[in-house]
Amino acid sequence: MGRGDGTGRIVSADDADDTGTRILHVDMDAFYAAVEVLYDPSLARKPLIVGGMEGRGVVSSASYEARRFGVRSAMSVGRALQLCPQAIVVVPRFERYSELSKKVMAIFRDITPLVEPLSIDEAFLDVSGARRLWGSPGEIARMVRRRVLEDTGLTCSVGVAATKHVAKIASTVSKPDGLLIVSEPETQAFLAARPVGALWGVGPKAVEALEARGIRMVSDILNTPRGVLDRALGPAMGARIWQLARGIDPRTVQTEHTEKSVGHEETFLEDVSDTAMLRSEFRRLADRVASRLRAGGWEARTIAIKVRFADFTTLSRSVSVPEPTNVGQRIGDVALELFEKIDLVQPIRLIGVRGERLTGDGMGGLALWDDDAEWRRVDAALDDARSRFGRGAVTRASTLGPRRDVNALPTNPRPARD
DNA sequence: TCTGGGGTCCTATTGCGT
DNA sequence: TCTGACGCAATAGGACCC
Repeated sequence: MGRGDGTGRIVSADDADDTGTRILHVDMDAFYAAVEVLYDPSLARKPLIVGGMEGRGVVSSASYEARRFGVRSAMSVGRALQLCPQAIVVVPRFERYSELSKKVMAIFRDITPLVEPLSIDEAFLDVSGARRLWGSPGEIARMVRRRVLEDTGLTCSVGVAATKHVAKIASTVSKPDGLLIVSEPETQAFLAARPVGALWGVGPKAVEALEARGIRMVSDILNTPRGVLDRALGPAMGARIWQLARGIDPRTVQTEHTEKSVGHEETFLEDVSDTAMLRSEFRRLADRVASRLRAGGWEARTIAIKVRFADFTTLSRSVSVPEPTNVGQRIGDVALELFEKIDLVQPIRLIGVRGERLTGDGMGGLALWDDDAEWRRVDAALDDARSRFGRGAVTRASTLGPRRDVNALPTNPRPARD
């Protein structure tokens, strides 16, 4: 959900060029707040905050009328009401949002089967195969906005671009109720003019690290050597933003998604020191995790707990169990064993339980055949064989067969000792 | 004014087996 | 026989997203 207040909004002209585009990013405007207005039209055009829990609640969504006062999602409701005392606060009703979300996603799938929901209120659409039926990406984007409004009464913002990343930024910039098309030729200039924090995955910490090196705009990234980015952000992030800043984003729209973990956590209205109560809450959370695992038809191999103390320091503990499980009693037992090992130096404000499907890459070290890692594994295995059977005993050419043979080699070979 | 709940991904550290 | 380097898996924590 967008966090801005709509100032500085940029939208495309009706005849905007959509050369080279194929990806739409559709993002509903102030989704939870807008759904609440559908259910109660008297809330329309008023500062509205959807936020949870007295005392410790945060803003999940705010109408643009509230955002004008500086209210933002993830802000505490108390702070939000200070900024905008006249705001109306309603508690989130997720069944409502989920129902509207299904409706909206159905509209998308009616237009193209290549839909990747990113969250309850946004999705990527690949419309490259839908042109003959519906027109150019720009025309399809206009149709999406029209149909969403007609069928649900909700407005959305759409970014159209050659890649997911640029489409995502474009929809953000066009909010609320906007459309922005960034043609392939315009992409570089569009990106260069944005602050680094506009890049997907660059949050406050990364912005800080980059600004400390004088890198404020995406255009600055273009003039920064890879090594500097790597040192500032780590090799994975460094490589990613180096690419994203250049408009390079080969990710395709993925219609399938498998969850890797399920968890539940809960913040207490007041900090808790009573261990009997904490233990029974762990049991309850473990049961909820287990029932969701069973509903999804899978089992957790790693059980993790989370404990947040009164001062917000947060610990996690996890363990992989020999037999994957989706039994509440078992998950609860493991969670409590982990909890026993934590020193309760302060009252606790939050606890959580999570079940993870797999650890590591989950493939037993099976990398892609053309992956460097696989070649290193093969070479190491050959060295190992040579060290045991003599240098002439094995040659690489004769041992390299189909993939299944490679995988039969030791996966944890002993390196050669020379 | 204190900071939700659902996730994913990345990195550093540590211990183990070879 | 001992040792160090290496790869790997498990673990802990943090950043980020909505």
